[in-house]
Amino acid sequence: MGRGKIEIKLIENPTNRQVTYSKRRNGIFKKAHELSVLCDAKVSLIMFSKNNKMHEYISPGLTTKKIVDQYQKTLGDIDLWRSHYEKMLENLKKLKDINNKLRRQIRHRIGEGLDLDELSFQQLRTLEEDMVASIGKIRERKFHVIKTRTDTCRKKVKSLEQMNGNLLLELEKCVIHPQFLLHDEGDEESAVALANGASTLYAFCQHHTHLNLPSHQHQHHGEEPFKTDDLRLA
Amino acid sequence: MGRGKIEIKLIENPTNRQVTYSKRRNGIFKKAHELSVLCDAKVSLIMFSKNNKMHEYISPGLTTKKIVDQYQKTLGDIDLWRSHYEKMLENLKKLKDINNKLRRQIRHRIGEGLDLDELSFQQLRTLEEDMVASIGKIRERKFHVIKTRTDTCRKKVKSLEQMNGNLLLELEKCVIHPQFLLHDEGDEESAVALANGASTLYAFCQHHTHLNLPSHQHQHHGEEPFKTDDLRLA
DNA sequence: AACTATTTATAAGA
DNA sequence: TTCTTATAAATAGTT
Repeated sequence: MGRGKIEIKLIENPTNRQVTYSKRRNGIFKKAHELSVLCDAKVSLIMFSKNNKMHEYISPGLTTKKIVDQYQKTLGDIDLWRSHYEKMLENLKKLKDINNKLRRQIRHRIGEGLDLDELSFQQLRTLEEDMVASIGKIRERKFHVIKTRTDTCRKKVKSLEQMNGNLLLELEKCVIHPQFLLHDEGDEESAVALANGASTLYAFCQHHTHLNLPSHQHQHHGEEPFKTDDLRLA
Repeated sequence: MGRGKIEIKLIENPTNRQVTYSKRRNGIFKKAHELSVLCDAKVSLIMFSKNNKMHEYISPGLTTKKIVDQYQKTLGDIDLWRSHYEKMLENLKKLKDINNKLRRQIRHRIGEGLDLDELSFQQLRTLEEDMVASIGKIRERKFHVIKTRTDTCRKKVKSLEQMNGNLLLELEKCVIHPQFLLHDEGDEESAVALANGASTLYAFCQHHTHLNLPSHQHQHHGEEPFKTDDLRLA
């Protein structure tokens, strides 16, 4: 098809060859597409020119991956990607081995019967010693935790005791000078304050804190007096 | 190109479609081959018909693997196999996670400081209890092993003591009838046995073992008596 | 890149 | 399927 018939053999002239490559490449791509459409076929066409320029055609709606996947499946050709795949499998196997070793170690430490059977007397002794040491560390940590918690608790108790002492003093005062309480209640300013919720409580407590008597400080056993801030949070 | 022009759209008639597929498939394969030869191009052409029958063309001297490899390299197209690859990666990640959890569990049981910090008091208590129980099991096994060994040893001692008793009786007999012993040494049969190397040595040693006097047993300081087999290997 | 004489591919029919 | 053949399509060589 052309001005003259040509023999099917390498075109020596590079320019000529390149031109023919271009023309025929378009031709074959067109053919591939027509085939795809006319016959609903899946076509993958990949080509590299002599200068390694790549061109490809894929049927509409497909990817080269899909076609090559299907190709592989059809051929049963595991070989194509086996190398990479097998490296992954090997890696998986190693990890599984490690997992198993770790699990066995744990079962030893848990004292699982069947797993202990595989240990020698000497190994059992070492394991026991290890575990005794480990338990020591765990206990140490446990005591540390409980001690910290206890200390915190004790501080809270102390602070509350002091607060109670102070409140008790205030109460005594009120009993001794009831008019103070009455006056305070009758005060318009105070009435407004009472309507203000939380901040009112704060103000009230501050008043009473300032009225602490020295004689009652003894109930605090030398502890530092609570901060008014703490009271607000109580 | 044909008796009439056709529109490029799916051929509805299956027979017609199949015929066209066949003809055009041959046509495109021929074109692919001509391109390969004329222009020294690498061509991979894979097709699946509507009924999933596969056909492929590869430039002479190439394999589909080679072309797809080059295709991948050229595109740097990680995407082609990413799905499978990523599943593997995911799997690896899961296994690593499990490994880490197991390791942490072990570190807890070993009593490693930083790892214990992440446990609550209650968890520490539970861990301690677990480990106490585990140690119990390990000790049990340890005692079982040592007990078994001791029993075996005791049995051996008993059996050897009995053997010694018997030999002592033999010895007494020999002392009373010394001609019995002399007869044995002067025997021709015994001379042949002496020329037989290892087995001779064995026989020799056995003789002498039998001649142990009770008074010499004390040199063994209560150690388990050697077996005659052991002596051969020494 | 366009042209066009010619070869090649193939649609339809057998 | 395969063959035939009229015709469409592709393209080699030229401009």
